[in-house]
Amino acid sequence: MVTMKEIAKRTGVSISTVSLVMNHRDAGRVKPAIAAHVREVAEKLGYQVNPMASSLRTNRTRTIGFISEEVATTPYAGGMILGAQSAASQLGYLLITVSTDGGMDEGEEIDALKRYGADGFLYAKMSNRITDVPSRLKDCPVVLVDATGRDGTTPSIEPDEFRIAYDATTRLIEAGCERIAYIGCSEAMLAQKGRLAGYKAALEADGRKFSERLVVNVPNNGPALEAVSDLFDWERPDGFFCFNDARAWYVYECAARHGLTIGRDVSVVGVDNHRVFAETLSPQLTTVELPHFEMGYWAAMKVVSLIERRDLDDMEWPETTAPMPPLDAEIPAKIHCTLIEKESVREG
Amino acid sequence: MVTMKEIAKRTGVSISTVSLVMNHRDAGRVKPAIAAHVREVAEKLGYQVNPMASSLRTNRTRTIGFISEEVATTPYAGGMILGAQSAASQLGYLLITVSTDGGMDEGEEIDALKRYGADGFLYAKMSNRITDVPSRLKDCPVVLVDATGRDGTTPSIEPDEFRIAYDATTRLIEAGCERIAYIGCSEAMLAQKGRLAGYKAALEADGRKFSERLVVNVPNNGPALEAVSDLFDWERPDGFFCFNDARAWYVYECAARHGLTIGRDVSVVGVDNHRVFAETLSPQLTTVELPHFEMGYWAAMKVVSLIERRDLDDMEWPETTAPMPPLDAEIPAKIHCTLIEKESVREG
DNA sequence: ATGAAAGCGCTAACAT
DNA sequence: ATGTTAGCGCTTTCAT
Repeated sequence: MVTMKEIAKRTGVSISTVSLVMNHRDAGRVKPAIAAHVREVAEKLGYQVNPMASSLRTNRTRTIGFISEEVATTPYAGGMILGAQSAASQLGYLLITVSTDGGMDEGEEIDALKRYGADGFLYAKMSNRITDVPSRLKDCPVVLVDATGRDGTTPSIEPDEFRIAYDATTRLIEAGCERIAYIGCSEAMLAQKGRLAGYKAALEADGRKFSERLVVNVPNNGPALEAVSDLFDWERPDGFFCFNDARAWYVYECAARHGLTIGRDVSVVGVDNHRVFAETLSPQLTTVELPHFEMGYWAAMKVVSLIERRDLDDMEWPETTAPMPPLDAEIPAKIHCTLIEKESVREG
Repeated sequence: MVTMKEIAKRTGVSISTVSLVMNHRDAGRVKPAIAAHVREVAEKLGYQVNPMASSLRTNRTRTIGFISEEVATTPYAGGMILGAQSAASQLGYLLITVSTDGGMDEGEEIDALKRYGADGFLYAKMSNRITDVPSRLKDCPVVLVDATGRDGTTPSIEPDEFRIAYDATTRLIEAGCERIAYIGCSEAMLAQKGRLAGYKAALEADGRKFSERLVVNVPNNGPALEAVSDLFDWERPDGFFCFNDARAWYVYECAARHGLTIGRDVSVVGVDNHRVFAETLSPQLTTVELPHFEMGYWAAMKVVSLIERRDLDDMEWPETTAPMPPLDAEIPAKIHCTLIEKESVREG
């Protein structure tokens, strides 16, 4: 391992000078010629800082903890993690992900992260929910991802659920649908609340009246097919806004059973939570793709701004954000998803 | 932060003694009474080792790097990561996951991991493939997950693809299916090769003859629905073994269009890669669930055995492996998946 | 059985 | 503008 000592010896300067140069704190303090020489030798020798040694002194590790309890149980954590890791990597940080599902103890995992000296934390949910920040994280830099802090005290990033539904429903209206149904989620979530409201608002903005009978809220894992099938039989909707693509699947199955074709007889807009379905559900499905990558990315930038006490706007946002790798399949029509960035709120 | 110094002061012993005790190296070297006292005080003060400080001395970080290029693009990375993290956590290690998809540079990410001093690495694929170990990892402890090393030099864990297909096909035979189709994968993968062979072998073991016309290999993202639909029209199979559940979906869709009911008119066995589908596809789908959690778990144990030069069998395998969180939905019938553990092979 | 002391690689306050 | 020095918290040899 190449150390500063080594470089100091080779260049005939002191370790402090090398340290100054390697940390880009040499402007006006080290003669440019010397600095250049040091850099050159360091480069040649393939010098790499030893993060343990510097963090031992500075109490800073350039490490961010990413905590989520749903890494294994949902397929969309990957995008968030990748986004957060991209940003972290750009900024010279390392993202350390811990999932606390499947019997892992959240507190213990957070402790491990703290022991390893994480400078800040990302606390992620996989669907927008009112969320308490774990008490152990109380006095650390924390940013919530796809979640809303209960007391508005913690910065967060989350999809604009209302607009998702408003835009999706409007799209169905514009497509000429007469009877637009909402296949929602029976579990209590912020997302469900906002989306139902957006669905309603879009209908009303078009002068239609909202009907309970066109709304079916089904549980995440349950006998939903039947409920959707009943909706087909009794209400004969010609447009569907679906809470997620798992629910869009029910519409597909029922349509097939009723001899109806998606894109001709009925139109479907779904929120693409699972992504996987985009590979299989035929291209007629219009989706609102939740920008998990972007949420992760923003959150990581934000937490670094907190850690380094810099203004988010002053930070060097790389010009090219690594995009989510595109699917090979033809991508169905998409509706843009707006994000809500809560930078730092003082009170609820 | 509570340090050993602090504990030494409080207990009136030297730092070295505290170190000995805290590292459980006190047997026969420190008077039991003193050791107990030290432990007690440490406990009371909430002492936590400072991993930076110890790794600065020892060059060991108790950290494992998990590298995969498909964390964001596939939904099954989560299980592996959770498994690996569980084992790591049990053994007092921290798992650091880096995904190298979406524009991340694998080499750079590995360098970051090495800079942070990872003691060993897990290199994971999301579908069993012949894999080269990145050159930067050549002289580190590495274990492959759901992958096979090209030169048989690297330990690995992978599903027994042949048996998966053999067992699945046998199940369909036992269910009374007369014409069993295989909906495979047109991309070149070890998994595909093994599964096709297993399908064939099971048919032949039952005295049937294999027919090319009952095999449809479709690409991962492509116009597969048509090919499966043609199969329905021309061959009228009554049993389907599907490479993964995305492919099982095509069978569902075609069955619905043909007015056939799964579980009555046709039987389906799929390999549950995406898991998500288990929530939606009705319970008639029999699945072979790939034990991603277990693969991650074993791989982490193995890499620690390599790091610590201990025998895998001597290691303290915790009695209760944290299981994959069960789905709420009724779980469809399952076929057990056998894993192949390659401990350390000398030559190909 | 216990302690003193050196040093891992680096940073930062203080000298020069 | 550059060097000297004192640690950060821990492990480990070597004395005692």
